[in-house]
Amino acid sequence: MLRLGSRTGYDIKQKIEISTRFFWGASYGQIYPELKRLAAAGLVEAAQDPRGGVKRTAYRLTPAGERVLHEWLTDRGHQLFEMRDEALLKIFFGDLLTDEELLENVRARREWCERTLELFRGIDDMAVTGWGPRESPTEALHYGLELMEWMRDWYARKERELTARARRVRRAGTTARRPR
Amino acid sequence: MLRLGSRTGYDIKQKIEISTRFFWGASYGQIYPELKRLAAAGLVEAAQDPRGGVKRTAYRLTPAGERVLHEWLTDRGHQLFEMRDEALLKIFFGDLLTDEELLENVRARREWCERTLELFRGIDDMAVTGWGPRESPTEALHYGLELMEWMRDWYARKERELTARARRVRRAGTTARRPR
DNA sequence: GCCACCATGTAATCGGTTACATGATTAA
DNA sequence: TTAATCATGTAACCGATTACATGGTGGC
Repeated sequence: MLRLGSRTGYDIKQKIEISTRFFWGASYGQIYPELKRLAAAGLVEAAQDPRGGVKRTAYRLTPAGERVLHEWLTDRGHQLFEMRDEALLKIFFGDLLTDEELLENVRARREWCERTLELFRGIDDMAVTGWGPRESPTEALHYGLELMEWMRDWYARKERELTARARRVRRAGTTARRPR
Repeated sequence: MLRLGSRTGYDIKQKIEISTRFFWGASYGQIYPELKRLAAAGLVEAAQDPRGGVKRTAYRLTPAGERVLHEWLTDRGHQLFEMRDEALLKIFFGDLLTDEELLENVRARREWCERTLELFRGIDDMAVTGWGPRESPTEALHYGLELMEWMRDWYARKERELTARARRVRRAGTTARRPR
């Protein structure tokens, strides 16, 4: 983020929120100590840059920092990939619920996707400036947007399948299925 | 997992690996202590169930455990959702790479998706038994499978875009773009 | 005899969040 | 005046992984 124009810890945090947050977030409790560690390691340089009476610490990469960044960027060794999706977990233990309860979970999740999409579109609409000549970080948001659309569609399909099943069950004159 | 037929900590771990692992994993270092905590809280019951000379502890839900499980399953309050995708992060800092380096990253990621898909399909092909009358946990795997297909397609599209750009650049007689 | 698998566990560590505290600046 | 935003920081905590240790069973 420093390399793309961010200067302060606060600044970095804002940039994360409008770009990578969806697949790589960070909190102040992580950012500030990390900046200090990087400075101690000689990968970034701190400079006092007060704004009026506000003390402000501006960071930038050192040549060593640039080098390490580029090494990381081109390292194709093992790369971390993980997800935690609690709502999905609940849906996959759907056997333990009635059809009605399960459908309600699926619907709630689809609506969450819808709301998250609105949020992302809102971020996308405010013209994001200060990113430098190219636009890759905006693409990060688009990845999130498109992935969220995929998720919404997946849940919408499930919803249709479940309502179709409910209709079949009703037609057959049986009561709604109960968990085993 | 206990509710779906798993009995030992080891058993739970295997089940996770072939079902929810993609969006909710767990290690032994988490499972065994957690089973003890649940037992202390009265939510599960432990019974010694030795297999020959091997000591083995089989767990099952208590009525209180069933209750708490159902409460969790139907609770539509805040539900955790997070991702960490290192490779994607590198691609979104692609501005700092040459077109060749970036393309290589995208290609490597697409191939990783391809390999992961093969892995998932392998798991899917072995008939998974011991899941009880319904099949929701298998659907977990299918969600992972379909999501991974979406990711593969996304990277494949990026790959095409980048190669098309490289061709245009070559036709225009300029050299490959360098990072700013 | 050996390897793969079944089975259980823990200590050290780590990456990260939450909650809290402080205070200046700017726009309504 | 007040609220929002800019700005920095830390202590307590937590969920989780990694690495290690141990040992039995079953099939080749």
